[in-house]
Amino acid sequence: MPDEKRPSFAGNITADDVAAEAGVSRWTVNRAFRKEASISPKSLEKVRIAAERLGYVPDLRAASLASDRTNLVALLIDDFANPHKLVMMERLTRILRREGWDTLLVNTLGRDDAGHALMSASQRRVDAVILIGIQFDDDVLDAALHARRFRKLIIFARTSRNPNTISIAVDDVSAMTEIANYVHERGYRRPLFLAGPRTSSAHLLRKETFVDYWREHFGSEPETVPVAAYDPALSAAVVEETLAKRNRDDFPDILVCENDAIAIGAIDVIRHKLKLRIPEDIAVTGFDDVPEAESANYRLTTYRQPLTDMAEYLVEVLGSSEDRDFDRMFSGRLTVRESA
Amino acid sequence: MPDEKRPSFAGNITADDVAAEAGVSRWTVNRAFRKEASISPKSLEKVRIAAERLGYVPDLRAASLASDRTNLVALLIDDFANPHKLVMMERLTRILRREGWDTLLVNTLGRDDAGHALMSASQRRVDAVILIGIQFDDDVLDAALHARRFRKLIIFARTSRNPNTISIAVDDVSAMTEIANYVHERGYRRPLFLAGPRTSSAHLLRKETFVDYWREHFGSEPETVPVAAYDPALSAAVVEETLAKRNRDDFPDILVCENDAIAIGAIDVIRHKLKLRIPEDIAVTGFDDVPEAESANYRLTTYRQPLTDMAEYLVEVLGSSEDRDFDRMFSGRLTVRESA
DNA sequence: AAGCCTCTTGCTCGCGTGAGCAAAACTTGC
DNA sequence: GCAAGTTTTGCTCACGCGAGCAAGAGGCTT
Repeated sequence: MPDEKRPSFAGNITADDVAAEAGVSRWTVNRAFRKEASISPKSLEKVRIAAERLGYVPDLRAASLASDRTNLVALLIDDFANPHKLVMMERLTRILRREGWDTLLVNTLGRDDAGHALMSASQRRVDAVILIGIQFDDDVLDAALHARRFRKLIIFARTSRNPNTISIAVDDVSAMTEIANYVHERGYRRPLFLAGPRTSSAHLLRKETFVDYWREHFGSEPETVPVAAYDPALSAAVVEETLAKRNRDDFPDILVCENDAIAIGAIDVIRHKLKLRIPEDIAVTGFDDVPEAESANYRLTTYRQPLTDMAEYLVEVLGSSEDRDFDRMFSGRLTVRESA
Repeated sequence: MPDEKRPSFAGNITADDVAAEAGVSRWTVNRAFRKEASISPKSLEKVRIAAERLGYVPDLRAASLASDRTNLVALLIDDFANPHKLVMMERLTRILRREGWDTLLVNTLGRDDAGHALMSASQRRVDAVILIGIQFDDDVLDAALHARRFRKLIIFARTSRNPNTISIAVDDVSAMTEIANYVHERGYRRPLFLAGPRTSSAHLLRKETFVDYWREHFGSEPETVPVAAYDPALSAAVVEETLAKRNRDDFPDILVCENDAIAIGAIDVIRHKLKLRIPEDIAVTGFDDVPEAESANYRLTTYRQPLTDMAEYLVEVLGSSEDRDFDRMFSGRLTVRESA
């Protein structure tokens, strides 16, 4: 069988094929797909038509090998029980894609898997890693940074003290101060703070801020109870257990929750297990303003993070080649509804 | 400044550097990172140590260029208001990663963006595309398939009639039949079916099945009302509007919902706007068994898809090089709670 | 019409790896 | 200790593209 002309069968059409079809060189073809490249309108059109006919699209693997930029970021996530994660993922992927970035989604299975997750990202030579998970210890981050494996390591929606890390987050201190003031103003006097899991690297300052502020300004020491994960079901169990062992008149008058995931679980239990009313018997506040918070069911007083602004800033950081301190805090908005 | 020994500075350590360090050839180094490769324990150890010291990890872009396998799949999603999406993403990414697949997450912004989303995947030369979104028309799929751009195009959690597509889903007909029988058995006689958005390619047969079955077996024609998206907030608005314009004695006695996202919105409105009890005044059923369905708040009677089995089958399909019909239907389990 | 400038095109070389083969090293049996 | 077999190692070539330079094609001025 004489091999006439190399069949170039589908799935493997290369710039050379298009070049032959269009009557130009391979480099002209590739230039047609790079927007910074200079190319005459005439050859651009020829290439366009030929590429269309053959179904050619440039191979980004090869492009990134040659140019040393992947236009890929890794998004490392765990904590999938938290509905806010869905919102963050939607916002981030939308804005990243609009700016030409693709997203590698890595499910960080557990605390001791974080290293492997970073390794996955590293093998794909991503341009940046974005952490929106919670299970990252300082030693894992340091290991990753030490190996200089990533140009940028961004901690999203969570502040980090690590100097080699870029943190894009809401200002927890001012946010929580605002919440504390609101809670006191509305007449609540026996708050119980429901805190999420402690992480060593990317700490939330919500509990500390609330407790310290309340003690200093309102004279009493608020109770705090930890929940092992940002999971409504878990939060529900913790609240039920905590309140089951005390008298009605020893109940808190408000549950201040580290985020909405915890608040939602708390509301469910208060209403359906304890048969109490919200906010008359026990009030609840959250943090994040997830979509559920607005529903007729929860009507949750919460704090809205400016996710879009944060994501826009993130792509700005990604695009920048400067070497400055990119850390930035945003301020959000207390959103008052009927739960407190 | 005499450049002694090429500093090989971080972020760019290649197999050659490791080879020099370990005193073996470059190919031995690469073999050390491929499990099918044959290599002596002694050199494996030498390479391991050298790689560790230099912080080397293989470059998957180059590997995939040379081997024509990326070990990458694209996950195309839209419909982020549906909480079930979070569950599916968690399950899929977990199982995919366990089997050595990385995931490219593509947010399919809207109906007319599907083509661009597929293009993104194509440029990364993913080994397969998994659709768990809803906005894919037949013509987009045909275009993608015609260009032979993907080895495998998998429609997950949704049946497709397209013969070039692999559909891994629950059997909607038997599931919905079971629900219809359950509903009738429990004495409900005036069901209203809340349907999601219609898509041309990957149809759900839930509405058709329910309506036809009910008509044939129970003699009356159920009402149906469409909701434009799987979004609790939207569903709530539709239910409110639908019921606002009729008398109390003209209400349905049960809302059969195409999925939990719709059911949740319905429950919220029934309870908090209409001030009616569930299930005494109006009952509700869903589909998917999202985590919220189990909460004390919703206690939703719903249908659980065997997501883990489906995901396990998916990776099996991905790994297979046969060219057979991979379509497969799973059966789930009716999960009875207090909402109906 | 010649000279100069600008825009476009083609080309060499390199990015980091894998397939597949040939050479080398090691085993085994007698 | 040697032949034959087996495992391991090194090598050539290819994967598809981009950086950066040199040559070519036009356009403008005088």
